[in-house]
This record gives sequence, structure tokens and C-alpha cells, in this order.
Amino acid sequence: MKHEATPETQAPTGGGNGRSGRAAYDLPAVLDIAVVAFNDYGYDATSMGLLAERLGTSKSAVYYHVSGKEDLLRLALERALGGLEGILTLPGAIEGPAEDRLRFVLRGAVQVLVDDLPYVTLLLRLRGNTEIERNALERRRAFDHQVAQLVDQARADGSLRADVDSRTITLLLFGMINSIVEWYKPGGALTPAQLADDVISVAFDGLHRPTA
Amino acid sequence: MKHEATPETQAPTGGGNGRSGRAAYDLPAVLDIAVVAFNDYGYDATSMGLLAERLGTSKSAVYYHVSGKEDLLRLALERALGGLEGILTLPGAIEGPAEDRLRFVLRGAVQVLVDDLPYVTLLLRLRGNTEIERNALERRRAFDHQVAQLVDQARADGSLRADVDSRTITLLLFGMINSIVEWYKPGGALTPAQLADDVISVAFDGLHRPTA
DNA sequence: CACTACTTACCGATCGTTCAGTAAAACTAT
DNA sequence: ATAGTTTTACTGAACGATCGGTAAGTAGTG
Repeated sequence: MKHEATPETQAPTGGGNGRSGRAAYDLPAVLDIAVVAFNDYGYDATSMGLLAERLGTSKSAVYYHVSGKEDLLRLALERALGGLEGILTLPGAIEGPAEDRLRFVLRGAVQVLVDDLPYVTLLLRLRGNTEIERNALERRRAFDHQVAQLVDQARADGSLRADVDSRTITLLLFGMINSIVEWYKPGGALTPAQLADDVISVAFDGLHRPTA
Repeated sequence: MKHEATPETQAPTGGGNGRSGRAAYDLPAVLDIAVVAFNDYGYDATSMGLLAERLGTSKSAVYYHVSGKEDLLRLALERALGGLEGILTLPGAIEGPAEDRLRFVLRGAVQVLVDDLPYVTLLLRLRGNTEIERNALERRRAFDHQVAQLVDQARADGSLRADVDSRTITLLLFGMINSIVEWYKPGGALTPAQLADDVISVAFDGLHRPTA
């Protein structure tokens, strides 16, 4: 029989602990390691043995904290999606002119993307092989759709250009923003706030000089 | 329960072929099937058995035409990289003002991307697990670097805005263009030429109305 | 006959996962 | 305080499945 009782989130003991009896790591710790590894090698190419190795323990020890490989994926995707979906519930995304709300959501997306970089990276690289992945892709599409509606409203207000298809604009916009996970390295000269400013600026005003 | 295999494949030899003894497919045919499958499931998650199934034959039969799984990857990446690198050798990429050359290269990139969609898609999703992948990533970085230099020159000419870091601009630009492989479906209402126009237009002029 | 294009059968390696056993910490009763 | 019990966190070995790849044999063709 399998214990469905998930062990309480016990903080890993800070000091040196004995060989056994007390946790050297917990589920969140495993998750952090797993997400990084999934991004490094891809989900399928990452073995549970590698995760155990990176945690400095055995494969079966990992299974004491985690119910399986897919469960790690599910938890990671939940965190990424929760962060993104949370943006749309904030006042800045609900009140005010459509263009302002669009700017707010895009800025928020960049923020979440940077804050939970490895988690969102994992989400953006899904292929939809399993039911879990397809479910996450569905939620991601729903988020994209909400932003697409903001684009439509801003266009209807006359804030945005109408000579390019609305769907194309939205997809290119997301392509630009989502690509951040492929190259942004936190801790560098480019701060998250500055990055968000740059993204908004380039997206709305383009590459040309501001005063053409 | 698996996905439907495509039983009938085009015979490369013009002569009539029997049930056996004559070629039912050749290396390019296997490559086409393989690249699509690699994109569907990811390279690691795609088994040689699945490729055989989609070709309507056995695993060993595939190995008669192909030296191995990695070889398929290598050939596919060669095609994608060759197409992209070819753009930079054309006159439009060498002669004229920097901004015009940048526009030419970006338009060409969109064209190659659409023409060899599955091949470029595969390239853009690499993780660098093996030596072959790392080699391809290196060549892709070299291409990106050449385009980045065009951006720098256009900035120096005063054609492009200088208030956003040059590297950031280049990466966001590629993010936008490369994202096309994730959503563009050939044969739809949006033609490759129109797509290229839209990309160039959005990239240079932004989301705002042309006459702000 | 030789050659091409396969076939069936199989190999060793690796995968995710499970299981029985165990040492130490935590809890309980005395 | 101490003995006994339970719980926690693990170890090491093994499981069945699947992987990429191979060996050997063979039907059809020139």
C-alpha cells in the first residue's frame, strides 16, 4: 500500500544532521532541483537517477518525498500557471482603459516570468505528450486568449494599429515576451523592471527612433 | 491506442514496386517522418519503433536506410542551419544600408522558417544534450551574432532607437520571429509573404497606430 | 549467382517504480 | 529517567518495460 499522506513541509534542518531519521531535503527542494534539470535536459531525457544524484541521495529516497516523475511535472506547471493566471485577477488588469490593462498584464507576465523563471520555462517548452501536459497547455491557451481579448479591445479603442491581424499581433507579442526565458539571466546588469520597460517600449513603439 | 501511422509512403523509385524486394521509401522520406515526430513528441521521447510504425515497416528496415537516430537529427539540423546561413550570403544581406540589410535578413529568416518549418522548429527547440546538438547551437548562435551586428550598424546609422540595449533588442527580435514555428500553419489565410510583412512592420513600427 | 531490401529474433542498457528491511528520532507510558 | 513503541527517512536490490541497435536469415530481382 502506498501512503497517500504527504509528509508535512518540514524545513530541512539547517545544521548537520545524522544519516537518517531527519530530513535532508523535502518536496519543494526536490521540485526545485527537478525543474532545473527538466529545463537542462528536457523532461523525458531527465532520469530520476539524475535527480537523486543532484540531491546527493538514492533514487528510492526521492520516491519517499515524491509520488513520481509526472507528479513533479504537475506541481511545477501548477506553480507557473498559477503565477500567470494571478495577474489577470489584479485590479490593474480589470480596471481602466484597455491599453493600460494590456500594458499592466504584459508587465506582470514579464515579472512572473523572471520571478519563477525555471518554472515558466518548463511550461513554455511543453509538447503535450501526456494528459498532464495537455491540461497545462490548455490553461496556457486560456491565458493567451484573455490577453488576446485585451489586444482586441485596445484596437477597438483606437489605441493600436488595425492594419495587422489581431491574432498575428498577439502571437508575435507573446513570442517576444516568452523568448525571455531562453536568454534572460537574473542578477545581471539588466534588472527585471528595466527588462519589463524595454519589452513594453519595443512592443508598442517598435525598433525605430521614438521621434521619426 | 497510439497515434495513427501513415501507412502509405511515396515510393522514391519511379518503377512499380512490389510488396517487397523494392524500396518503399528512402532516407529523405525517413527524415521527413522523423523530423515531424521529433517535433511532436520531442527527440528523446520519439522512439525508432514509432518512426518504423509511421513508415509502415519494422525498426530494422529503418536501420537499413539510416545509420542511427542521432544521424537523423544531424541531417535535419544541417538542412535548417544551411537554409538560415544561406540568407547571409545573398547580395541583399551584404549590399546597401544596414537597415535595408537587416530587413532583408529578417524577411529571409521568416521565409526559410516557413519553407522548412519542421526542420527549423527542431533546431529552435534544441537543448544541447549531445555533441551534435551543441554543435548546431553554436552555428545558430553564430547566425544570431551576425544579425546582431546588423542591428548595431543600423543603430550607428541612426536608423534604430538607441534608448534600449542593442543586445536586448536583438534577442527580443529573434524571440518574436522564432516564435512563428510555434503557431504558424502553412496553407491558411496568412501567406508567408504577408507574414513576413507583418513581422517587419510590427518589429520596426510597434503596436501603436502608424500615425501616432 | 549476387544484390537489394527487407524479416524475425534478440541483446545489453536504461528507464520509472516498487519493496523489504533498517537506523535514528519522536512520542508514550511508566 | 528509562524502556518500549511508533514514525520518519532512508538503503540496496530488484522488477518489468522499453530503449537504440544488431545478427542472421530470406524473398524477390537482375
